Amino acid sequence: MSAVTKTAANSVAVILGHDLSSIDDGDVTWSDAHANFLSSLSQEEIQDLLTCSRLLVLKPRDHLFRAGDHSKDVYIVAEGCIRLFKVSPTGKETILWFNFPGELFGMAEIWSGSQRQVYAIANEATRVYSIRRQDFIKFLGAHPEAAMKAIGILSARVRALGHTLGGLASDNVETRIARLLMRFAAISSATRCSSGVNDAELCVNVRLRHQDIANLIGASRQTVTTTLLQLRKLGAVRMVDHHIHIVQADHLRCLF
Amino acid sequence: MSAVTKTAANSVAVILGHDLSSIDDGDVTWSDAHANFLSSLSQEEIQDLLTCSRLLVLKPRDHLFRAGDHSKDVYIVAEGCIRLFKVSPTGKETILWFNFPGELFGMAEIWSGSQRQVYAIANEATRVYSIRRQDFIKFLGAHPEAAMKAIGILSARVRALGHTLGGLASDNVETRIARLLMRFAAISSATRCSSGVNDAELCVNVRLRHQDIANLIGASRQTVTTTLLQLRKLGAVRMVDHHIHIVQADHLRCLF
DNA sequence: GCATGTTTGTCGCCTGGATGACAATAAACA
DNA sequence: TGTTTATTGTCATCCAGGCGACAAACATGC
Repeated sequence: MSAVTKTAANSVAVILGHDLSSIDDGDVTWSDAHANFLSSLSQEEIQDLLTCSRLLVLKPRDHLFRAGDHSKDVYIVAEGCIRLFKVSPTGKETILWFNFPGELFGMAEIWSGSQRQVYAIANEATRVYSIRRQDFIKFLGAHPEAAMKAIGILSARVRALGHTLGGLASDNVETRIARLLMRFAAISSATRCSSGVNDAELCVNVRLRHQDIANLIGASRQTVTTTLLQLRKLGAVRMVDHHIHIVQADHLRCLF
Repeated sequence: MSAVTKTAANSVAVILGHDLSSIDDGDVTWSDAHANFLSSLSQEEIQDLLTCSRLLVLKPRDHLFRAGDHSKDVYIVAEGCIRLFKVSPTGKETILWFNFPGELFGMAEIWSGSQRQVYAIANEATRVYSIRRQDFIKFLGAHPEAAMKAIGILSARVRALGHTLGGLASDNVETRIARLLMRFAAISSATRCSSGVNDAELCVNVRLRHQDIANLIGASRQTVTTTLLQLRKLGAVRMVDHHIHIVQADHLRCLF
């Protein structure tokens, strides 16, 4: 891993805990699927937690860990974005989710002490706080409130994964894309789109290549390209810079 | 809900905490995906937890809760089996998992205070301990060890769901069935098959209709029937009573 | 014992979407 | 500025698996 390491004790101020306003996608509130761990903690808790952390600086495409690794840390994104994905024996990549600033991840593996099941790589220039398993467990023990929040995070993830699973099993590609876009629009709604043209439209403020979307919804790149093009022709979405804007949220929603 | 309610304070003895021996399915230990919460607790913890629980008695197909409900309890299976599933707008059912004795479930929804996202119904005659949200949170606060275990359970579930998701996105039906059977063989390995014919073969000691398998792996019933038949012709599996025995685990594993 | 409901086994048809192959851009780099 | 490498757009081909429709085999209740 080509990450630079610094101590992070005093860089609490760096964290931009973006509170997520929730967007209802019909029957499910998605915001909590990416519940922001760090910003839900008190100042003291943050201080306590980050004091024993190291700050890792990652360039785009740097690996944080790979499936099979025995790394026993949990991570919190300080800045940037981490992609978590699986790779099938045939090399097909399935993205489980993206982690944005303030989000806690890597928790799932540290309990069983087993190997990591997924890959984590920086989707862009990214900085993450790395906290050793032991320190994290100690922290949770000392801060029951925080432990409850960790449970909440995991719960949200269970719900989100369940939802994705249901969608993958029953919906067609168009619907899955629609759901995905609404979901990302919800979680990136806090970071206002710089080219804030129309306030009525939702901004999917993440750089997603068609291949990423394909890996996220379990489809082929070509199908994503085609489907997205249809959606654009219909005027449901449009491209701004290199990200997607949802022009007619209703149109997407009615695909659900 | 047609469940009978009794107080459960003194029925601790009923619980058969079956310790699961782990079966390695190649690179993943599956047993922890159904980690047994109750049997991982100490006697005092069990006592504390169940004292504030109610025992619900369910007949096969009784609903414990439905998507949209506001029930705010967590549950622990005492006996029998609870099926957790989603239903798509088109009526397609996707089974997330089965809960066996000792397992804790229903945790995911109680934090956000939102509606239940899934359906929970008794797969057979089943008894579950029902614990109110407040009591459960209080319990976790008072027993940090137990809170850690709850985190472990959720972590395992996140891993399992991620695995399923990856499989659904990349594997064909045959492979998904193979994976599923190995997984169920692992979790039901504790309850020895009564008709314990051959010790070399693994027993999937759960009553699964083809429709169930289909809903579990996101396929159609017909395809499951056909695929299972192939597997039988090949001698990889066979039917005993009404459940499946894995004759050649290697054969299934090499489909992964 | 009969009737009704459930689960399994089998077909043929049909389509959503995977796959491979390229051309056309757009971005990165030297 | 020219060269290389990502990314997007398009098409023709092919097939795994969904779907409807039955028949046979079990169950279950009356």
